[in-house]
Amino acid sequence: MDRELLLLGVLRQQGMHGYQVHEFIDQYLASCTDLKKPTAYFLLDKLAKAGWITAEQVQEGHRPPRRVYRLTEQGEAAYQRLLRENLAAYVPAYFISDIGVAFLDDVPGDEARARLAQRRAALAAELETAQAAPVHPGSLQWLVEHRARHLQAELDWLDEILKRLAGRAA
Amino acid sequence: MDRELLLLGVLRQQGMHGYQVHEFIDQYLASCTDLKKPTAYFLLDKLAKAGWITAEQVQEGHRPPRRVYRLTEQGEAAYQRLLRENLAAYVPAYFISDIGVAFLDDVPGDEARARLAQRRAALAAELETAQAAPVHPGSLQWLVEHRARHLQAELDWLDEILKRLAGRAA
DNA sequence: TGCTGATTAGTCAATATTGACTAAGGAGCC
DNA sequence: GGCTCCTTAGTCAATATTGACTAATCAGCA
Repeated sequence: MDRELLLLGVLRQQGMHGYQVHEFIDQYLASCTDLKKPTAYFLLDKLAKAGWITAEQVQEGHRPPRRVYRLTEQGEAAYQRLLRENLAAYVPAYFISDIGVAFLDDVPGDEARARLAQRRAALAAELETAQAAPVHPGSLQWLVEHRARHLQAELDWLDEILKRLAGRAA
Repeated sequence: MDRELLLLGVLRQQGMHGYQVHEFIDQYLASCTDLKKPTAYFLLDKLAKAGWITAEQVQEGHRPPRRVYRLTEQGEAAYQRLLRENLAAYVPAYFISDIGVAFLDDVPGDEARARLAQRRAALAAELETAQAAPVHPGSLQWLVEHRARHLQAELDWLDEILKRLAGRAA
């Protein structure tokens, strides 16, 4: 239900059409989710069917009509409930993209170090862009900090592994 | 391709049937992914269709036959390639389940603190079980450490937020 | 032996996700 | 105007994921 909470929270601040919702999340909440455009539309449809948001058709020129979504009263209630549930519960995140480390022994030490060094560089670059990115005012910025902390933890871990690999090769 | 790499890496060490693969990952790689049983079977089918693994039908009693999967030569080549790609690339992880923090302002300070305290407790419990869990020898244990670091980062961040909320309410 | 509940093994229909597409509008330029 | 390229806006078929199910075997025990 986290995606649903996200969309409700965004639409609650301001009515938006699908593309706008996607853009907003892509800009300010990229650390939380990589919500693809078709998924955004899919979820908006779902929320509309659940009666949590309504769509107002807006015709402009020869385009297909845009639907501007807004929370309904039930949507507001659902938002309040989901938000509270979310704050109270811890749900683990997964790190499948680090799986290669489980199989490090299958790569010669030199090559392993070289490849991990590449990874480290990409990660460090990500950390820098994350810290340079534009920040939306309010508690949204706490999420940016959140991301930075995780990236830093990942960086420290990588360094530790590189150190161990160096020790092992000697 | 990370899931595929994971399955190849597991099957490479030892031929297994679907249920066994799922069990193994569930036990030793729970920090990397929550691979559901049907997804495991789906991926095994896909790998078999790609010619990366072969299925040996094994009949036992009146059960439906179990298929024991093993890497083919192409599977071994794919494994080597995917592993190297994986080590060199950094792919960001997302934290959608922390989205509630973006909307903290919508909950009265007292309640927010109470709910987040619940979350903190769950997280701390998770960290403890993670550190007490059985460890598979070899570089797999580095992933356990990885998880611990991220959990710790999350814990520190939560504490920081709780502190700020306390300051704000005063 | 017969019963009950847990474990092993796998499937399937419903739901969710995504890459690749269409198509209008606008900006820059000749 | 006519051309090209970029941005905005949305759709759709193919692919992936999951909750809920079936069904055999096994373990304990009266």
